[in-house]
Amino acid sequence: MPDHDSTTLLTRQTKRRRVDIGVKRTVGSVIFTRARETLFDSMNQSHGPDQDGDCSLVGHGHGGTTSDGEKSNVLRKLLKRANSYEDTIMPFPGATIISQLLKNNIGKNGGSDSGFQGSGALSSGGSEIQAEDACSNSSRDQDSPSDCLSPGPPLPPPSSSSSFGRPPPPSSLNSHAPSQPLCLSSFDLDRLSDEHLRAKRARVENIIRGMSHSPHVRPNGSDHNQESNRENENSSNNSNSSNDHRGDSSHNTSNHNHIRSDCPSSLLSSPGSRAGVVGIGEVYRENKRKQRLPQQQHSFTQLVCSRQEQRQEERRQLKLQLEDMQKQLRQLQEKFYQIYDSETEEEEENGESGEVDRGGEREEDGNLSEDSIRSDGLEERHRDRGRHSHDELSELDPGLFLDRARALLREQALLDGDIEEDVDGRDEEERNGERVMKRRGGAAGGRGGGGRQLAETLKQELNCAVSQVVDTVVKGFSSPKQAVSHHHGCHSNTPAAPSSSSNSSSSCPPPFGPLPSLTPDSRFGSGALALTLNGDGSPTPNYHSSNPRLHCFGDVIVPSPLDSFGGLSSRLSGVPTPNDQTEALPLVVRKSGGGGGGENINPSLPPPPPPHHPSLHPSPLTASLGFSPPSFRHPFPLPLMGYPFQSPLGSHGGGAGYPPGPKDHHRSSPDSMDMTRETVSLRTKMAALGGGHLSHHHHRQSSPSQHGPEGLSLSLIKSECGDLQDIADISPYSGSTIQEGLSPNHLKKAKLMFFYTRYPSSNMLKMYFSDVKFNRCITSQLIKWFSNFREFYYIQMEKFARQAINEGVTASEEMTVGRDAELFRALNMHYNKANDFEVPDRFLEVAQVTLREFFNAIVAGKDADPSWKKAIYKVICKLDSEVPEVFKSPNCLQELLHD
DNA sequence: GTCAAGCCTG
DNA sequence: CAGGCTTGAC
Repeated sequence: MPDHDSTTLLTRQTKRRRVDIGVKRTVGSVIFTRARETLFDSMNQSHGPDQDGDCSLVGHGHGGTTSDGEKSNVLRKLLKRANSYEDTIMPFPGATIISQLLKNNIGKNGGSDSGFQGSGALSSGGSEIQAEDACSNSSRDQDSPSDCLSPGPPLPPPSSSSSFGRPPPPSSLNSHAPSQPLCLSSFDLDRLSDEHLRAKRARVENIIRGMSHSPHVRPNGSDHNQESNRENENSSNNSNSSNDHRGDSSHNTSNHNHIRSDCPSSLLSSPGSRAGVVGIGEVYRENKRKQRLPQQQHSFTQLVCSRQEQRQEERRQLKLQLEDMQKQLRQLQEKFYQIYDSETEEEEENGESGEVDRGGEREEDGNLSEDSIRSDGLEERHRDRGRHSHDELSELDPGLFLDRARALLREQALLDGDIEEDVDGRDEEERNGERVMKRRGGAAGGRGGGGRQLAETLKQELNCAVSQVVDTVVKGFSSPKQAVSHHHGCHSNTPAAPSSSSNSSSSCPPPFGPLPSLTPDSRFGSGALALTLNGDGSPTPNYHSSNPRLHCFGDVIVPSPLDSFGGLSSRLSGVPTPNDQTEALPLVVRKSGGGGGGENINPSLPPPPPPHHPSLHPSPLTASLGFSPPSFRHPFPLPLMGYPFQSPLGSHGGGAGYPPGPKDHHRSSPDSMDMTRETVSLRTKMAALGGGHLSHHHHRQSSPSQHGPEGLSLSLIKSECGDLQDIADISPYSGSTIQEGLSPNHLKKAKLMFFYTRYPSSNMLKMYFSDVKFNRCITSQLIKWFSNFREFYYIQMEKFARQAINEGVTASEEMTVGRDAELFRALNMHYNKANDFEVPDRFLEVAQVTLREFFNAIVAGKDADPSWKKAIYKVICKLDSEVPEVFKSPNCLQELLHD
């Protein structure tokens, strides 16, 4: 860990510096990568020592805004009960789940858990990050920066100067918790150190502000991570470096140690502890400290470095703390279940058996929760309530458990009637009905509980039925292996197939003997998860809410339902044309009139040939085009597949009526090399954006191994940066003929098109690359291609013009460009390497004009002007001619090259 | 602020 | 050929 820490620290500092100078792109991506990693780590509940801060941060970062808000409310209630931390939390509405949970647990259990000695470190980590977020970034939109600007003020009750996680010494802190020495002390220590740290943080922040007034010190939110960590260290360092108080701190720390050694065995022992008892002396010390600390500002880097070891220590404690907390939670959960089971035993059995299946499927959502647990079937009802899977810790809160248990019981009573009606209302699946009847006769072997059992059974059946319907619909769109995306939780809960559901129902009632045997984690973790999952497969508002961040970050491109629907609906309401203009038309130099160069200003050139076709109607070929094999096509992005209503498009099944051209077959070998580069760049971007979740991106398009290099496209990545609209734009009805990426053949085609047009408009590109799903990135890439073509073209022109001048040519008229000209050969080599395309004469003419323009300009000495070429560009851009209709065909290469 | 062109670089 | 960057138009 030490190494990792130091390195990350260094990198963080480096990044910070870079951020400060405004180089934010790389920084952003890198930081994001890290943040994302931590996100998944935290989701997986791995308590690596170095993740504590990150976990908190991540939680705050994404879920923090919305979901945490809700939870905070709930938590606040709990806290009120505990009558302890309310004031602490209030200033930071987005308090991290972990820290709150810790506090809650401690408060609820009376701080009986001795394993929480380290909680001070943990919670301080969380709240510190909160404080950091709230304070450090003035440019960020935080509620009340004032809270943080002033070094000490908003800090709730004065706190002791406990320095969490610091090595031993003797103690003086446990004075406030005599009866519950250890646990309460730890609790208080937690809180106190939290506040203390916050005070320090505020001071540090204040100083930072004073030092650098740069408002954009932290250009992007991802920076929180480093920032908070860094400052965390700084604050810690400050406290440490204050020698005057070392005595106090050491006392406190020793107390910590003492607690740790004694407590662990007392899990769940004493329930009634209250927080907030702070000795006056400690208050005094704290205040004293506050006054002095601001003077200790040193170089941050020094502080950071010197603080490494203590951080490690803290982390160790954090880890221990977390483990203990887990233990405690398990016990609480078991307790809860004992209570709950006694009341709802029968339902429990039924519900759980149903959940087992779901749990199994849920396990596919690796990133949602490592625990696939069963949860009471009734919890499905809670899924609409904005619960979030990766915040499952909050679900583990004992208070919540109890509350929810009551709620469940209440709802249970209602369920009996409701479900009956629901089932009756649905005649969609007769098999289900049969099964239900069976179940009624068999499993629900009658008595008062039988009603509930029946209700559960019915509910499960209903779920199965709906799931089946959804699946059948979805399967129509999804390629077999892509049908299920592991990333978004949508699919998870719906049984993949009737068979599975029937299995589940058949095995429903019995499987799980009551709970105690199960680890609470498994029971409740899934409960939390289940809340995010949609039992009946229908979209719910909180469908993706479990990870709001997914909306913007590349690793998981999960458009929110609204996004998806918006895009989809707009598409559906629009004209189903692959050429749909989904974006603003780029400014393009040429062909403003859509005509082909009638306004040729160069007298030496004949007007370009008239267009062979009206440029603006969709090509009839668009429906049957494409460069890539059918399997490559995907009607719409996977995230959309979870939604049943997308079925209208039915069965493209793999692109029937979409015969891959001969070119497609042999393309994979020769041209695949060309794509290597693109692939590489794509991967680079992906790595930067999404860390280790490359595969999911590929899923969206297709797996490269399966479909060849064409499946990869830079544009894909680019679009992932937040162009959800583009994702949504992938039209379901497009007949599976549109691909998202540009292939080597597209490049080849573009080169050939350059013989006709040097300045194609984006409209034109869309027309002629109708087999490509155009989005901003694709358009940019195509434009860039032509830009590069032009670049080469003009370079050659200038080169040959100068060469001619050097050779003594005096008049531009002496220069001609024929097919045997060196200039032409160079150009042809570049744009038509295989020379399998007959370059139009018009191009020769244009090349000749260009060459002469350059020649004249150079001779006239215009090249002294840095922008002397622009005049030439202006001339040349008017010489574009219409691109033959054949180029509109996706298979034009075959037609052109094999003629 | 966005977009595209153009230039430079790798 | 693509990425970064600047510039200019809108």
